[in-house]
Amino acid sequence: MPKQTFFNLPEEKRQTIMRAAMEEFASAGYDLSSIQKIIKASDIPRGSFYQYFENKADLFGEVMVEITRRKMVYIRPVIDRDAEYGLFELMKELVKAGVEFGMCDPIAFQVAKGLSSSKTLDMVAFLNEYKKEIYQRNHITEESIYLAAIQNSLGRGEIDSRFSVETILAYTGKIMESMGELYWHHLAEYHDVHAGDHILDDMIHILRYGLSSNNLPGKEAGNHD
Amino acid sequence: MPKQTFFNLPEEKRQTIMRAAMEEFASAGYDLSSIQKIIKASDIPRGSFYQYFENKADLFGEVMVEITRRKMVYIRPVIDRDAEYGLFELMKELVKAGVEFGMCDPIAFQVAKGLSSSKTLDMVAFLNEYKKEIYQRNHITEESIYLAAIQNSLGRGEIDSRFSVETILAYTGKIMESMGELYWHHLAEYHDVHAGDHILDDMIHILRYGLSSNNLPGKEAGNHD
DNA sequence: TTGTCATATGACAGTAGTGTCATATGCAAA
DNA sequence: TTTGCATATGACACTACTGTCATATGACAA
Repeated sequence: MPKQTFFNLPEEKRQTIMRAAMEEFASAGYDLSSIQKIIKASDIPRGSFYQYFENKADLFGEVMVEITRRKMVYIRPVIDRDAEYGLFELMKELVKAGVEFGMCDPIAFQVAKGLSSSKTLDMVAFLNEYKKEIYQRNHITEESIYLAAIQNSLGRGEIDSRFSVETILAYTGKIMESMGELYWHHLAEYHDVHAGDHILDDMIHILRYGLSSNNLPGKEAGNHD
Repeated sequence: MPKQTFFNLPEEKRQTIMRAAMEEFASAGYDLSSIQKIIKASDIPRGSFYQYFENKADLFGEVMVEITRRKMVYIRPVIDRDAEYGLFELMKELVKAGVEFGMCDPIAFQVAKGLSSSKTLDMVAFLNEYKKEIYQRNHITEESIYLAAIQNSLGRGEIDSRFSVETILAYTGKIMESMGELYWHHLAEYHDVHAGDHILDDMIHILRYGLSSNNLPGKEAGNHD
């Protein structure tokens, strides 16, 4: 956590520092970023930096808190309606929300994206600690987002009962990642906002039919409501 | 490419340097690794290092060549039989081969794993160049590995014709990655060589039925050979 | 023996960064 | 006006690194 001094700063100065920090983290990644660059870009003296922050990790933590705050603007509405969604719709909406975030706030998005790189021990430890805190602060857990939807879909018979909740939970995150990356890759390649839509549709299609293999029309009679 | 001097070195000395380099890259990752550490660990004077290599990237390139050589020992037999496999068997076998490699040669594996992190521009550029070269050297391309199997499976009607080869190709890599990571994660967690097997089975199951949705018994008659 | 060439060596200059500290500033209270 | 406190400042000492270069070594060829 930054020191109180930082929070006492006038809004504008705080913003300047945060912006400079985000740009540095976005372009260089955590490992290669330097405090030196950040203080030059935000034009604060070296001594002041240490008046505000313990060190680079401390600043980075605050940046991540800000980024999460921003991302939540896009994600929150989807999560709040998770009971209404089946798993597949939920996943689709979450990926879409993520992409929306990435397009509206590319610098913040870039920093978050860089996180999945950088597998230093320090960084892994930080991420674990950070995730716990973030989810707590937002009154959710990574699991809780999907849990309701999975049980929902299982209950409705959309998902074959051969799969355990645990198993599905394990895939969900990884597949979300893949979908996001593919979508993003398509976007970058074709410069078309909806270029990646069919990716989502196809992946969700595969998932839906793959997970429901038992319940397809014809395999079991009278299962279509 | 390292300088000729390096290749003129006695086998043993070359090995020592490569081992030290791999260990450094494995533990620190490319960005945070240092030449200094490597020359201390392999006990060669600083000047000699630059007699052998242009710089860190040069050494890293050679390390990657070595790692690929080692990994190929596990992958090659599978690739050579790709015409026999359907896409799903091929993927399964490739993931298994990858895991086998990771268990037999953890340091090399760790370096390769770290690669998918480190998204510096330099690193991305290097990877593209490197991949091209490696695949050339081994007379394959990333696509060619899966292409035959995909066409195979499409031809046999195992995959719904609604999906283009292009689309399937795009997923394949990402899904392979996810499977590998999940398998590996399970292995680490349960210390059981076959703990991840059901992950593979489940994911392949989902993929198989998801991709073949049109062709399931009952949807179209007389399609089972 | 002497010359030549490849290679070995480590001191060195230079760069980029970190965290600290003595001192300065400015405001508000006594 | 004086004192005290929070904050500001940048010089400084330190560390970790990189790439180069003048010089040393050793083997082989003339």
